[in-house]
Formats: sequence, structure tokens, C-alpha cells
Amino acid sequence: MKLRDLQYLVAVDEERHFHRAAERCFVSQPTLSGQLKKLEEELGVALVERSTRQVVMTDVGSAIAEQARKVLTEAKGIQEIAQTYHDPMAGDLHTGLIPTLAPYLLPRIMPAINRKYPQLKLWLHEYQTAELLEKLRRAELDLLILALPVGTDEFLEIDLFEEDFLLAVSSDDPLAQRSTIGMDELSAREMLLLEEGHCLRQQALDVCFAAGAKENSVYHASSLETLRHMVAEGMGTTFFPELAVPAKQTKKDAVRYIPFKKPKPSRRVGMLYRKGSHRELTYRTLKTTIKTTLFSGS
Amino acid sequence: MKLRDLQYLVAVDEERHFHRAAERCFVSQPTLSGQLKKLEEELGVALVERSTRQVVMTDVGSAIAEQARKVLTEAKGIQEIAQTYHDPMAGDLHTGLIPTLAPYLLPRIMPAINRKYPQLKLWLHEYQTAELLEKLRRAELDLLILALPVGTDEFLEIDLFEEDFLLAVSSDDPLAQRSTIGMDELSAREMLLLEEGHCLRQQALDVCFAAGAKENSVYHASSLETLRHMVAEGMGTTFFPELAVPAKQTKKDAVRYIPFKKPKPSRRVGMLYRKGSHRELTYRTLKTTIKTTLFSGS
DNA sequence: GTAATCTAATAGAAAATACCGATCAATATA
DNA sequence: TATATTGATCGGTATTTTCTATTAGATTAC
Repeated sequence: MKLRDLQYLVAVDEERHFHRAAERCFVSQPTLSGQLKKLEEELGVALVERSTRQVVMTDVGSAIAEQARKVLTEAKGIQEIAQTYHDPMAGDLHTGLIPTLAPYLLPRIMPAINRKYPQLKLWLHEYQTAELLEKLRRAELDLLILALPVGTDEFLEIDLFEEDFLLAVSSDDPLAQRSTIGMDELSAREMLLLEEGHCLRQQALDVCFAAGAKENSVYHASSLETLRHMVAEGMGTTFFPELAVPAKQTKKDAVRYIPFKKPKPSRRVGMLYRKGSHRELTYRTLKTTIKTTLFSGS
Repeated sequence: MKLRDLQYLVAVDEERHFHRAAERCFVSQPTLSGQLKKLEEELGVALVERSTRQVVMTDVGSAIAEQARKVLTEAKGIQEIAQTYHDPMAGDLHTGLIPTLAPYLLPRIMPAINRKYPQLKLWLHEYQTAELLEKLRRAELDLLILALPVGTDEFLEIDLFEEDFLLAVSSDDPLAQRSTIGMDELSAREMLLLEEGHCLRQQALDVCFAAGAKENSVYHASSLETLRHMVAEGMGTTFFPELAVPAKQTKKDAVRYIPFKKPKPSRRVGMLYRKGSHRELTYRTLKTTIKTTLFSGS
């Protein structure tokens, strides 16, 4: 039994097709076919049912493919240890971010990261929190950047920063000219929110609850940018996380972003990685770079 | 990187000697030497510091050897799944037992197990609870048979039976002729106990506490058989677990074993295995056989 | 109903590599 | 200085993996 063979098995399990599985492993179809057959002989069990039309995993086949994934994940850990020792800021890093953070955070930090750590290949993936956690669990992702807490303690956290919320109002709104606003002034207001699934939606709901505001239950936006357009059209007001607020605002803008007086509503943004990961040093170094870039440099 | 290479690395890590490590892997020393060198090249790090006098693992070497053990353990899981599917009652099973159980339980159950499952190779290991748990944790053992609970929930339990304690007294003792005895009659008695480390010692202490008895703090026996001899010599009385009590007792015996009236003191005996083990079916089948053998057959 | 297409298995040759025995070089011990 | 111990190196061999080309079976298209 070799690690290569396990990769073949996992590929077949996921592709359900010998040729595609072989391609994914960068070998020819007969090679994969033959090796898989040898693996079956070695283990003494049929792993896949072949036919010319479809490939079906047997019960044992599925179970063994699942276990094979664990073996390969642990094996990947070996390379990570070596990699981290050799140069913590090199190699591939599959990073997941939430949609309300990625488009606003990445442009600010990626240039510095690329400049400082040109050997580090950051693969960026954008999903909502629940999906991110699942992919982190399955080791498809190495590191998450999202709003904390996430309601599970199976991962380790690294705090990054506290991100304030601002009130986004149309320039026609009576509040548009205000330089700051108090939470208590929102009571009984109806707020536009994101659709189900975005963590920012729940955070905003929490703020609504604290401020005595209500949710506009008619419209739900699918992204912050949609929300921004809705506010611009005068459809209502909403909360915007600080990073999504344009750096320069002019009086001509259709949307005004008004900071809150203390206590400011905010969300905590941080990183998450699997316990027992071998790249803590990489993550902590990244944290420093991100904080430095955001708060002192640029 | 191949599983074989990882075995070589682990062997070197544990033997600190190339020739012995090679022997353990059933290959020649040059083979192991060469493959290990290739592994180092592949990972880009030095794993061991060689000299003609001693072999020392580097920091990365130790870390990677540790990770390699995890990979190999998971890989073993694949074979276990195949094995269990092919025949749950075949293959090697490394079983650990406590010293106050093994010599009395095994003679009663092993013949039936061997007869019923001749393909099952039971490797028997005898250690005290703490060591057993550690070896189970490290996957050196697959299954434990011991007194429950063990104070950790990291493993899964299978109950086997409740084992009563009997009072072991010298035939000269005033109590020797009694057919039963009440716990309350032990108050202020001094009991002989096993030395530190045996779980039976703590269980007996608990019973002492409940009965108002005290521990004889002068003598501590290192095994139940020593304890038996001490009782025979009239040095005191003690508790004996049911299985350690001879089946036939005659009036000539130097030690008498007296059952307690209800509520009888007892300990719970069961099996323990790692969560995520792939041999639950094997263990549950064994449980049935053991219970059947002990309570209805023989 | 026949041809075209898609699938995985097979055959045979080539390349890669794991392995061994013999030997070497370095170090420690007597 | 001689000897023993230990890991590295070398050359040759056996095994294994892999490739290309092809086959066989099944479905789809016309």
C-alpha cells in the first residue's frame, strides 16, 4: 500500500470516472486502473464496481476512501512541517474568507503580503461561515479569516481587529448630514439586511436588537454591494462594516456613512485554523503583517 | 514520500541505530540508509544527524517522525477496515488487561475464543490501568479489558460484567465459618491492600471507606497472589474479586472467601477502545462470546 | 441495425526505483 | 597501532510503476 495508490482511490471516489481520476493524478488511465486493482488485491476486498457506463464505490470502498483521505491529510502534515521549518512564509496556503470581508480586506493587505512574502502562494476562497468551517474541517482550507466567535471550539483563533459598524443612509435622509449618531437614535427604524446565511446579517440583527430597531422584512440583499445600491436608491438604511466604507466620501455621494458614538457597534475579525496544524508560525506572522498593514502602513 | 520510508524514519527514531532499524523493517542497512537520504532530499530538511558513534534526531526529524506515526496509524486503519469487512473475527488484536483480572479471566475465556474464532490472533498484554490507557492512546494496543470507569471519556466503553468482591480471611479467623457477612461487620477492621498503582487498590479503599474499615498501612502486596499468601499466613484479611476466588473451596484451605450480603461491594469490568476504531464489530462479538462463556457455558 | 462513441481492462515495452552484498571511511576502544 | 563499530557509497539486479497502443463491452446516434 502506497500513498500514491490512496490518491488514486480518493480520485476515483470523487470523480467516479477512471479517466478523469487519472488525469487529476497526472497519470494515464491504465496506470490508475492497474494500481487500483493491485490495491484491491492487497486489501482483499473489492473497492469499486466497474462497468463501462458507471463507476460505483462498494461499501468498503467508500469507507476505505474516507480513511485514505485521513492518511493523505496526515501525510500532508509531514510536508507542512518540513515546509514550515524550511521557510514558514513559503508554499501554498488555502485561505477562506467571508463575502462581507474579502472584497474590502484583500485589496488592502494582499499587496503588502505579496511584496513581503513572494514565496507564499495564497489561494483565496470566498464562502459563508458555515461552508468555510466545513472546508476547514475537511482540510480543504488551511486558514479562515472571518467574524468571531463562530460557536465552536474545535479550531484555534487568532484575533486580528475589531471592525466598527457605520450607519449607511441615503444622502436624502434627515440623518445624512450628521457627523456621528447614537445607537439610541435608531429605535423603531427599519433596517435593510443581508439575506440568510451571511454572518453579518446576524451581527446586524444583534445590533438592531440592542438599538431597538427593526428589520425590514420585505427586502433582503444578497451582497453588501446590492445593499449599498439599495441605500443609494433611498430604499432604507443599514449597517456597513468599516472596511466596506469608501475611504473618501464627498457630499455628492448618494450614500453617507455615519460613525456611531460610543459604545460603537462592531464585530471581531480574526483567523481560524485546525488544532494541531503545523503552520502556526506562518499564521502568526501573517497576523502581524495584516495588522501592521491595516493600522500603521499603507 | 512512501509509507515505507515513513516506517524507516520511525524505526530510526526509535532505535537510534541504522542497522537495528533496518533489521526491524526487514531490509538491509544500505537500503534504509539510502531511502532515508532520499526522504530528506524530498522534504528538503535534515532529519537525522549521523555520526559513526551515535544517531541523533534533528528537531524537524523528531516532529516529522511523530507525524509519520500518525500517518502510519491511519494507514493501519485502512487495513483494519478491509480486515473487518473481510472477516471481523480474524487478524491480530492487541489486547491489554489489568493484572488483577488477566490471570483469572483469561483461562476461562481464551479456550472458547480460540475454539470459536481460530483466525483471531489475540496478543495479550498485562499492565496497570494508567499504562494501558497510554498504550491504547498511542495505538500500541487495540482493546483493553479493565475495571470501569477510568476517569476519561476519550475512549468508548463496552460493559462486560459486574464483579463482586468477597472477603478473604484466614481459616483461623473467627469469621471463617460464616457463609455470608455484612459490610457493617467490617468496621474498624484493618485490611491488607495491594500496592500503589493497582486499580483494585483504590476500589478496595472505596469499599473500606464505605464499610468503616481501615487500611493496614504496614504491608502492601504487589499482586493478588501475594495477598492470598499473606491472608493464608494469618497476616490479615482483604477483598478478593470474584474471578480470583477458587471455584472449589474445602475446609482444609488456609484461606476462606466469604460472600457479602447485599449490598455487595463490586467493580464493573468492561472493554475500552479508541473512538473511530474500525473494529467495533469485532469487539462487540467478543463481548457476546465472553459473557456467554462466563455465565452460561463452561 | 449498423456505426460511432465512450468506458475500463489488457498487453508489452520502457523507465524508474528499491533492494542487496561488498566495500569504504570515520571514529572510538583496546 | 590494531580492532571493532557504524553509517555511507557503489555496482548490479529484481521489482514495480508507468507509458502507449489496443481490445472488449456497452450505449447512443443515425
